[in-house]
Amino acid sequence: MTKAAAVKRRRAPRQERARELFDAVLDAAAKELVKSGYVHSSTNRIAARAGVSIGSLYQYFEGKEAIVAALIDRHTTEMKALCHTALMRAATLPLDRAVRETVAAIVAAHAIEPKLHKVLHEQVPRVGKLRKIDQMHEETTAMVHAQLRMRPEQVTVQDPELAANLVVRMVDALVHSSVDMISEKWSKERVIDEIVGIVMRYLTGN
Amino acid sequence: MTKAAAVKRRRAPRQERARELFDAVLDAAAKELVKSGYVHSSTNRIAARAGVSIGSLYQYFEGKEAIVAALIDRHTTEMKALCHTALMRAATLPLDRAVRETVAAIVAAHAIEPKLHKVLHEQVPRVGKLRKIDQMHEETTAMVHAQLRMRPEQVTVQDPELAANLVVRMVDALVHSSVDMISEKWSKERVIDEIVGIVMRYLTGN
DNA sequence: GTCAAATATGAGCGATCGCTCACGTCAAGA
DNA sequence: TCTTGACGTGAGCGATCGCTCATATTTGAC
Repeated sequence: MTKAAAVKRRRAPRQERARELFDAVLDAAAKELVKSGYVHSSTNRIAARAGVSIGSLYQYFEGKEAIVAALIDRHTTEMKALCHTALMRAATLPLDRAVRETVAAIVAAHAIEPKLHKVLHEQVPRVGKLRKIDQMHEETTAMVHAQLRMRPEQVTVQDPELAANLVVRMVDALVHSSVDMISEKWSKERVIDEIVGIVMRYLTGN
Repeated sequence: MTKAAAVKRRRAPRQERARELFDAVLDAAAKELVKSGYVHSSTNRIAARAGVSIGSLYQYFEGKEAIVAALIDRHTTEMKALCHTALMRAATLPLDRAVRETVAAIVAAHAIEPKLHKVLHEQVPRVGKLRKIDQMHEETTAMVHAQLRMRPEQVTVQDPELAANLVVRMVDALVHSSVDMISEKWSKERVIDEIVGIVMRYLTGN
């Protein structure tokens, strides 16, 4: 079933129709992944759903993993843009408002395509996109780190770099959790309030 | 490849040799999962690695998903025991020490079989073990909630139930992150210190 | 020792997989 | 208009999958 290694060079889309086909495959893969998960998706079905031949699919992708990797690239780029825009804007705000707006923006970003986000998130290790995600994490951490150092009178943590790491990972996790928690017992605003509270109390010390 | 639904009743191991076979399959599946991941594992290879016939495997398991589900059950039970023991012990300690000992215990528990833990963690949604994990999360949250209510003079959060939820999810996420962070730039003790600091500042307010 | 139930085996079936390749179609420069 | 290369097609190959079933072996109650 599985080839030892995908070696053959794939074509890069040059004409418009080729780019459309490329995107159609990605869109179909996204739907297929959300519907059936990674394991039960297949290149044959993805091609069928995209309305293209299986041969065409293989002209642009090396296989299922490559498709998912490309999908993660696209999705990650979009999420990164949203989060970093929020972070940039936050730089000019008072600390408490900065944290709140950023958290709210991240929550909003995760509410766009939550199911796709979840499936892709699970597949990151398998398709060799750990570096890409780690890199984005590092960029985000660096931005947070810079902002922390820019507000020494309020941010009293001992090690801003460690704090930046922990805050980024913590907010990421809590936002993912919030998808479950919201609409269950607590409102979106209430949960965001609390996350902001956690971060603020940590950053501004006792 | 995939049957519509696994219907046939499976045998439950009654004799000792059957229980040994059952465990051998689980152990082999754990190794196979760590080595190849879920997708590239197969029942045939798991049976071969376990040194049992494929037919025997199918007498006790409905298929790959059922094996992984059983493995998650076993692993979850072990982790739960470790964490809950730590939580019980913590009840008699001062708050700061209680938090520290608990976090340290959870970090230690995650250091036992980190790769297996990671793979299983990723497969929880697919094999229908969400309820089991959620249930464990709820139990843990309930225990934390109880302990928070038991220390009203120190724990100043508005909503102890919401706080318990967030703390449990947050600590879980940070411990998982700590696997990457430790041995990179910060020591285990340093990271634990910081996690404890986050939790303490949140719980005891400004 | 006898025998029924429990346990163990593995060849192999049918399904599906990933993927190729020989071949047709389209677009654009000459 | 002709030519060339990019683009698109889908039947089908070889591999592997999940899983069954006819058969053999072991166990334990009697």
